[in-house]
Amino acid sequence: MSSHAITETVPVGASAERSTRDQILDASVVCFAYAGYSGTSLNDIAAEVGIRRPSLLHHFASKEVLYGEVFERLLGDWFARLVGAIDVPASGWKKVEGVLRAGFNFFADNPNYVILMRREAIDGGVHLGIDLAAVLRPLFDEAADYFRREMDAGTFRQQNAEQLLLTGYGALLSYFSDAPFLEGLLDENPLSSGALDRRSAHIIEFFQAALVPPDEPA
Amino acid sequence: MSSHAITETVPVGASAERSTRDQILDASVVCFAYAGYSGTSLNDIAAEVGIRRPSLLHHFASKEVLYGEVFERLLGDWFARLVGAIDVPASGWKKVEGVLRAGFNFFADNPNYVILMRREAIDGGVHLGIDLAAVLRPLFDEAADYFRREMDAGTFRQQNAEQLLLTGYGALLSYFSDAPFLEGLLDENPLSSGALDRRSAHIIEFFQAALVPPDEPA
DNA sequence: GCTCAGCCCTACCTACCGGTAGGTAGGACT
DNA sequence: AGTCCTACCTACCGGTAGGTAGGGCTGAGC
Repeated sequence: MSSHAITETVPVGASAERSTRDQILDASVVCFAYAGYSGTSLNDIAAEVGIRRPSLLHHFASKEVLYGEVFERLLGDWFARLVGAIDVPASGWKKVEGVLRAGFNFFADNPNYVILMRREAIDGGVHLGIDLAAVLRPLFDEAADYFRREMDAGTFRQQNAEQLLLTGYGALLSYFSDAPFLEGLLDENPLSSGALDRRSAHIIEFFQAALVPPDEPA
Repeated sequence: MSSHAITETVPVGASAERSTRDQILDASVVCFAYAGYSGTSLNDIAAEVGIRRPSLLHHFASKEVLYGEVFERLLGDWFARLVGAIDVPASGWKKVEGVLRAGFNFFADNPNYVILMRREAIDGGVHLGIDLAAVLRPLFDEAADYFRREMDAGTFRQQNAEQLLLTGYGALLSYFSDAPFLEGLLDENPLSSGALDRRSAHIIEFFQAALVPPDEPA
């Protein structure tokens, strides 16, 4: 209990401190995001929590199980946020803007999640039992259909809907996943509130310029 | 000398096969891209070449040195291609399109390079002696200046130049770095020639829509 | 022939990996 | 008191990591 390296602001509601299990999950997100699956040892995580590796394995059967649980928890949060933004009664550009903002804000709140997701996408999901693409597929198809409908209605410019989604995916996530690198290009912390505001404004402006026809004022 | 990318068909003129050193470098690109720095063992690379690990270490002093050399070689190739596209006598959208196409084609030819670069950007360059962002910085600033000049001249729509570059960076690279994942979304190999044509066309079309003002026909 | 450098090998080292075995402290419930 | 159970510990397992020592083979130059 001597070395509290990373103590986030603990919710001071019911219990004074989080359960060991939750502390492990929190530390795991940080470690896996920072060094990847194979670059993170269970000792690293245990040390962050302040326990020994066997004690960690008392809470999670194996490294793989722990990783899966970390990922599942974050994926669930993200899904909920996304679906919440999709289900608002809006249409046309306003809806796209809402979803873009929701995604952006979630990523800004959970930059480690973006890094985790990216690593997993690059690795093709080998560390995960689940098929990440298959999980996201329904949302992807739904979004593509939405774009196509708006394009056919003339609300959006005609473009390849799937490609459009991939472009948005890349533009949105790369900013967060590559933040350590981008800091060297921008001369400021990309996750500072000022930089985030600038990024958010650009994303919205850029996609509006690409999507909304010139004659249609948003 | 070393400017050859991965050539399967060995030139039968001077030497019957590539030097062991070059074979090691080639195998390293594949392995490091596939499994990352810490996920790749020197045994993996040596096995790919068909030698033992100590023999590999005869050619490269350490894993770190090997990795650095792999990266430096690819970075040099990419830089040359990029600068070549920048230095053509063109302006306005035509120049941007040329650079976009050059980047796209290089990435399509060297998908493993994109993955390597992505991994390094996520890791913040910890495995590299060099500062990746510092190396790319001059090109980044030059490009931003170019955009600003075109915007002021009215050739491009007014936007944040640096943010624009980041968006392009993300949209371009993510398609290649996350190809294993995207295959599950697209139901086809993202690196097949058909898929590449479709992606290339979209990238060009999309950025043109976002950059070129409605009244200016390219 | 001989030497000698270059290349590759086997054998070995230490450090660390994920995971297990077995034991202990202490709270709760009977 | 006796019995569970949770949570943690130390000690250890087999396996693998990166790296080193040193010997053998080969081919070019003499």
